[in-house]
Amino acid sequence: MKLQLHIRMNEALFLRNPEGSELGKKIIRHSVELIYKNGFEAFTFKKLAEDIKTTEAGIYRYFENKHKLLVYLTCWYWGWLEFQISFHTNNIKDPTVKLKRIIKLLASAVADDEQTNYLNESLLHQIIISEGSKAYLTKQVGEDNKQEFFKPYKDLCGIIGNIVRECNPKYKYPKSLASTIIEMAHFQNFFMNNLPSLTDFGNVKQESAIISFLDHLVFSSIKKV
Amino acid sequence: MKLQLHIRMNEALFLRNPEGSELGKKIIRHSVELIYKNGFEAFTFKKLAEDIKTTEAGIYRYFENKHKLLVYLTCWYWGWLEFQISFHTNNIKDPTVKLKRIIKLLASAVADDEQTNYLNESLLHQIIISEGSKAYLTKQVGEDNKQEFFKPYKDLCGIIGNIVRECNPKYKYPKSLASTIIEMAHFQNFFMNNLPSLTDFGNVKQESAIISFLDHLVFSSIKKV
DNA sequence: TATTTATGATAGCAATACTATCTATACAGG
DNA sequence: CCTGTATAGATAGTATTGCTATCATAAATA
Repeated sequence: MKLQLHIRMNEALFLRNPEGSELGKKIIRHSVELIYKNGFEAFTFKKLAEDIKTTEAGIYRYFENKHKLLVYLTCWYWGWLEFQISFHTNNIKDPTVKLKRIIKLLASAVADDEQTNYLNESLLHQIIISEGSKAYLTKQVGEDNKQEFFKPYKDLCGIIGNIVRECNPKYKYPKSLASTIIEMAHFQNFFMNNLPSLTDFGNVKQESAIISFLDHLVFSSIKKV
Repeated sequence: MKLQLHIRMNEALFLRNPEGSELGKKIIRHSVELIYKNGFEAFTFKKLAEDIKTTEAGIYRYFENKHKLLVYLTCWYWGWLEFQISFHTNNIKDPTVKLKRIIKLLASAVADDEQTNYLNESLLHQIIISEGSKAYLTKQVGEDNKQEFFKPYKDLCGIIGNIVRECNPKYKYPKSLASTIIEMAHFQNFFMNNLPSLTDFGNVKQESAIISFLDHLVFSSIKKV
């Protein structure tokens, strides 16, 4: 059975829906590959066009600029992750177990789902680690926020915050703890691989170490006294 | 008495030392103002040149490109902060009190030190919050790291990590906790002001709330059982 | 006084970030 | 079958960015 996951995207992110055509899907797939390979700064619509043998103007019919494309990718990622989380924590009653599972999902490398060839989830995960913050660390964050570009991220943060609250209703910072978990799952990974002396995982370089750190951080915080 | 603080900078960051001339100092001062005002993406050497009534080529004699200038500013900031920390925690014996003081320094808005007119520390602090991560979230992070561009950040992280270890020698993640404190002091501030629903401080919008959150996070983690 | 050094002025060039227009093709509806 | 409409390819053009190079001038220094 081939179960197709579809993530509903904010229409303000694109000019033409990339999911609706072959060219559109190619744009997404290859932009993930190019950004992964060369980084977001070096990524241009010209290079992308050459890569998929279309023209620059062709790309501009889908996305206004590369910032919107990056935001599109991050939104897709958060939506996808929310689904992964709801799938993998389904039927788990204990919020503590749930939270542990979520930390693991957040901090683990992602295997490319061969079934979805819309994009390579594993590369996208790497992009989110290295480039994800650039989606909101801009001067236009306010306007982008008004257009709900960060809704998927906020939704995920809200879900995690609620589970934190279930674990301990008296804990005062569920949302900040949630955003800390999400950001640190990625930043500690980036540091581990690029600036290892900022972490305690430089020698092992294993995600399991990050998971242990986050587990300890989170459960010490929300432990009832 | 006018005590002049001098921060020793990595020479590979510039072509000509900006501290050594009036033009150089103007470059630093005005780049902080412009980046603060328009954001790093919109910041160009051309605009900076117009702002200080020199030529583009004039700026390029000091800095190879705007990335190096951003790294320069972040280095200066971390060096400056290390001094602030050593100054304000001097003579404190209890590592717990020390750590509390450090969290406060990290998460507090900075008053511009009128004495140093090299640059506006208060604006620089805001820049570090919004743009600081872009100094290392690049494809060249490895080469930059080889040239020790992130040494001041690592040093600060090391200092904080050591104090964490003093608080509890058995705690397993002092360095990751240190980088988490530093990053979250800034990210929670950015979120509070720009994406408030990612935090629990949206209503109050006060740094004191971030400090309480970080205090709780850190001291729950390193508490001896 | 000669000479190095810093700056200013100007030019130029390749790449980036778009916008516009025109054509070919497919396919969908009448 | 014809005819609109939507999609994409082809080409051109423009302003800005991100540099590099050259020449002249003024100030500092040897």
